[in-house]
Amino acid sequence: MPDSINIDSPRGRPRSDRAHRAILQAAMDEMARVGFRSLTIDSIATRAGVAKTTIYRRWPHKAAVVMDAFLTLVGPGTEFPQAPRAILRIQRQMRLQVKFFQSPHGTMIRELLAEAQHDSELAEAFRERWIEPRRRMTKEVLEETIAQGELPAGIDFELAVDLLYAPIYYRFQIGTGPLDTAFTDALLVSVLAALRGTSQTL
Amino acid sequence: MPDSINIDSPRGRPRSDRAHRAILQAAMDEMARVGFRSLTIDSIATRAGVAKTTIYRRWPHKAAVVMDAFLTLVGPGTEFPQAPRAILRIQRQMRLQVKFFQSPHGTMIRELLAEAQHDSELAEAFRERWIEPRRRMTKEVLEETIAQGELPAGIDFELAVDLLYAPIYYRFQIGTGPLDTAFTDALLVSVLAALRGTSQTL
Amino acid sequence: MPDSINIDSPRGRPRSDRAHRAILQAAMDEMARVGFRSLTIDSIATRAGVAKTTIYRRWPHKAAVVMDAFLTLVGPGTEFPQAPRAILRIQRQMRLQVKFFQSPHGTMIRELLAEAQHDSELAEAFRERWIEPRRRMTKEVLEETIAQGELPAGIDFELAVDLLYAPIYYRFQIGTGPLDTAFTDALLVSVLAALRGTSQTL
Amino acid sequence: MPDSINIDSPRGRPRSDRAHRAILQAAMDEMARVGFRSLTIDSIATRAGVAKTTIYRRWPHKAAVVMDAFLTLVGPGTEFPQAPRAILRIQRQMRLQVKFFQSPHGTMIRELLAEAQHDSELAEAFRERWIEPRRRMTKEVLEETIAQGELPAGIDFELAVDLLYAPIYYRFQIGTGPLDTAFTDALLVSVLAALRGTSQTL
DNA sequence: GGCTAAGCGAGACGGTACGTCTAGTCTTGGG
DNA sequence: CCCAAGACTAGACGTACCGTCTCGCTTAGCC
Repeated sequence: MPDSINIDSPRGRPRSDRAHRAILQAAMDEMARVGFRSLTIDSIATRAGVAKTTIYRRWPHKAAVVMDAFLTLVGPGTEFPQAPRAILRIQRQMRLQVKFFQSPHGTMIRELLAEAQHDSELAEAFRERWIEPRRRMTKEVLEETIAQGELPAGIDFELAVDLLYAPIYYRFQIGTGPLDTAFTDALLVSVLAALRGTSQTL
Repeated sequence: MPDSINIDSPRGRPRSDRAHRAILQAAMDEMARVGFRSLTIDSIATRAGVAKTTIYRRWPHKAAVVMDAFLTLVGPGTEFPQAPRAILRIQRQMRLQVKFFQSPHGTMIRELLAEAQHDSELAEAFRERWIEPRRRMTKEVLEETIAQGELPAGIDFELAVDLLYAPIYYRFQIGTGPLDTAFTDALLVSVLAALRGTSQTL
Repeated sequence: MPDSINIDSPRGRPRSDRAHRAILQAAMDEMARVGFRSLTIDSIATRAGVAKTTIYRRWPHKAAVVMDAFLTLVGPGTEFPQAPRAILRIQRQMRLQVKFFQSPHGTMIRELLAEAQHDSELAEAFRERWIEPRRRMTKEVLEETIAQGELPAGIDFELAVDLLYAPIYYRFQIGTGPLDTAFTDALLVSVLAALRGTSQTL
Repeated sequence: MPDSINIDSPRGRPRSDRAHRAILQAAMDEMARVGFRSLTIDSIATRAGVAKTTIYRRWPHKAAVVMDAFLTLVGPGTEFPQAPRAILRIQRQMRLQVKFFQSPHGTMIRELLAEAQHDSELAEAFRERWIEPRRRMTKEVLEETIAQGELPAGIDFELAVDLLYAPIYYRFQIGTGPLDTAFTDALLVSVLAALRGTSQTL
């Protein structure tokens, strides 16, 4: 007689891993094919060879499935490039980011970020699984930069990352100006100047 | 039979200005009451005491009405505050911006910006009627700042405005950190440092 | 300026008669094709070339549409046959009834009567539009029979009609014995005997 | 190796009698609580503390369970009442029948009979286990009546029983008139007259 | 005592129809 | 040509149940 019900072996038929993966893949495929707005749960279900109920058993609504699909299948795939100097790693990463935004995945990011504006759970997922990992990597490279003597110690990392990436998201979403290498390079130069500037009052 | 149709007096019953205004006001009210997502064209029509046809005769779809309502009724209302030094005007404007984002109007901005991600006409309207006027004002104050000798001539205005406002929109939308006076003040100090920094290569 | 809103000319687009008829016909066709149980509102809508909402605007649910379709399209069509003597008219009508029950329409009657057991509105519709008209005709012929001197005056018409038709419905639904001409003829003879019998106590 | 599999001791774990009874009881309870239409197999399973599989191992579908539950738990319980004269036994039984139809069990009968219209196996079960036992009893009492000299020998038993009970089912299901003691008494008198009437032609 | 077979509770699965909702269009009668 | 009203087509939504399947476990008879 066990002290308690074994938490590791839940009762009933276990959820199908095959179905789970098929759903995520189908969601991504449909996203690529017709875009977030025109995508339906039915089409995901059909493509995945799965019943709608199986989807609704795992995710509360369409946006959640698609967000999860994107974050699971695309999320892990952006490595920080290697380079001799840490600063160059940042430069290359910013360029990569721009390239990514202009690929089909960029459209998905745009739509998912938009969707997250209406749904705090989605927003949290996006932040925790997409934004934060990239911010952490950036901070590590910034520390590397400090270690290489190219930036002073004691900088505000959060602000630094905001300054580096916020303008990219801003142009990406609002389109006030071109989003290209010239822009990110100029941006990087400015931010380095900002970070090297001695603390001041207004 | 006239040579040409008189372009100044089109035939038929003229469009009702009363209806037009009622629709925009009703759109804003519904937006405030239930948010963009849960708002229906029917509810706007009912509240405005107007037929749906009358709405669709003027705007192509729901998002356009609401965007127009917001931009017409709220858009013009953000003046650049006055202050003895131009830099302080920027500081105060940044603080105001944050306050605005945290008001109910902030939620609308968030939702409309999200909506604009799917619709380029909406995006353009938002950019031209919300973003650009504010950017222009900012550039004017930056010129004032240069005139007052607090910034060097020859700065990249576009980049400068991006650096000042992009991080605010970024935190507003993604929520990676607090969006408060401390943040905007630190941001301003950094951006000034960036703009004063001598041009460099990496 | 009218005293009141004209009740005869309701505002808005009038309901389409064409759609109405198409729906009823489609309901009957589907009923014949797949039976009541397997019939779906979607299939009716598709066959009628109509949106589902148009159906639900007029009837609360599937059973109501189908009942209405049957009663409208089939209901009026059972005349009492002519014959030299009134009794023979009854005999022929009973035979016709049996024939009708064994036709495809019989299946529909069976299913609709079954459905009416769960829904009092359906039950009322069936009673008022199917059962009662036939009962009234039967009573008229019974009066004719009395006039012809083949039945005594003063019989209980309700009971008479029950005795004539209840056993037919009973065998039709429960199947305790054959439902044929021999049965209805024997039934008629018995009922006539019952009606001619002098009033008794037990 | 046995010549044949021992039919008396099947292999494997025997079916649980406890589960069987719990299912039937739960089916009846749910039937009483929410009616046939709103009843679900899941609710029966939950109430019986049994898995759905255990139900489907024994009955092919929902209707079969419920029908079996009713026929097992309620079926046997209608005895023919005793009385000094056989005719009075019939009279009392008819009155009892009416009372039963007006009890909660009446609703069940109505729903099961309706259900049986779509399913011949159900219909057969209903006929064999509910209708026929009562018809047999009635025929026995009719024979008793003949033995007591109150009815002539040679009557058509099938027709007699139809005449006695069909009108009750008819009013019960269709509701063309009141279903009360006055009705059943008048009905009985008429049927006796019919059975005593000399054989005639039209 | 181990083996085989079937039953058991639990709950996920594929499937299907439901009735609702909203978008955007169309059709009335009446300015 | 505009307007209010409201019906129209279209199609996704999320829910509800069905009857089946898949787990791990139990309970029996048989070798």
